[in-house]
Amino acid sequence: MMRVSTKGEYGVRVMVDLARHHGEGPRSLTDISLAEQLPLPYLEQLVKLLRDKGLILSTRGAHGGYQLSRHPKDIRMSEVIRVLEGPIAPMICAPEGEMDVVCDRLECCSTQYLWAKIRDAILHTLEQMTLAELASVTTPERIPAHAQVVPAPGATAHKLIPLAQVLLRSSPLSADESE
Amino acid sequence: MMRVSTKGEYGVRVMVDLARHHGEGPRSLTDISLAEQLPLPYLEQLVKLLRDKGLILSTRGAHGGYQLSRHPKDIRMSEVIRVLEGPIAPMICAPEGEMDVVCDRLECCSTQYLWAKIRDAILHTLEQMTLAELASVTTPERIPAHAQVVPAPGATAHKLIPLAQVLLRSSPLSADESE
DNA sequence: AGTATATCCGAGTGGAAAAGTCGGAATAGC
DNA sequence: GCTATTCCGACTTTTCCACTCGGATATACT
Repeated sequence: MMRVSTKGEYGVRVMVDLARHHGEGPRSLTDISLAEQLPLPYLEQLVKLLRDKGLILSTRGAHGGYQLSRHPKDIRMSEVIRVLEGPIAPMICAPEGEMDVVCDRLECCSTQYLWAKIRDAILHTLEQMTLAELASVTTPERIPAHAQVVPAPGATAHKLIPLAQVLLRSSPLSADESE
Repeated sequence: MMRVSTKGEYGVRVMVDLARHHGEGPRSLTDISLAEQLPLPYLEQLVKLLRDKGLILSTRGAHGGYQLSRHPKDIRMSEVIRVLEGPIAPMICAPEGEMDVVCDRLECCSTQYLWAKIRDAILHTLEQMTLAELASVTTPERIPAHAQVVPAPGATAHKLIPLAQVLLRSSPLSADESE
């Protein structure tokens, strides 16, 4: 549930990549797509979003590329996600910001309380975290040693991985998923 | 972003409805679909999920229907959402529960930290709230008076509303949505 | 017994959005 | 001029959501 789209995933990864290479001048999408194993033409789309909203700067021509417009410390993850995935609202009933003409059902308003809470929780989390913070995290406590799976070598090496795609439905994870 | 599907929305509304009529014996789907203005055949599907996981009990035959298997106070919203929308994981990289064989990319793990945080935030919110609590909320502080929009009368009266559908894209809400 | 009211179940469908592709134009360094 | 790059719009493909449909089964009431 509540899944973040690949736009969000890839976009964040691009931003983290840029944060790590901050101050080194423009970094090309080709480099990024190689480093992150993501399809370049698709990245072009995402990056446009980030640039249009002023999160990154572009340099055209040879040796061109992208770089963060601000220091990673000054970029909140809420901004990033909002640019990539649109306003943070788990449900139409609980939009970010103003509560406008949205909900014509009174009943809806009861459950609306729930969505609002969820939205606030997400928002708070994203508001707290900066890009710098995220970029600095190398081995978060969440990842136990045994999770360091060694993939079938070569399987992921020479081909661009449609990452989320592949993993999404095969997921043999929580026993919860008996669906 | 992070949108809850109609399964989640409708399902929660059904549960709230049932909570409000708790102790009155079985309540038929026809009644619920009328009260909540939701398509009955679709509800049948959702309700199956809730029943299979033991959240509600069914009584077949005439005067049959559904009722909560436990007191609303003893039903956490996390359970409800999990049943309806699957495990609470904003991203494959951050599944609920164990961190199993999931992520074959090391880079992914940096951003994974973010998804994990978000998941935890959502989870905490849902874990805290009980169905009873949600059902008791009538006019949450979130809803200002001017939000009490009077819809074009009759427009929503005689026809089952494809609610989310209609509202999802027309949303004239946050100025953020200049996309 | 028969009928009306329910749940139950699996399959099927239409449409929309997500995910990614493609071709080419503009720009800048060499 | 050649090459590396951003830039842009349109196009395709796939997937999944939201919902329908037809019928089977079960129970209450008359």
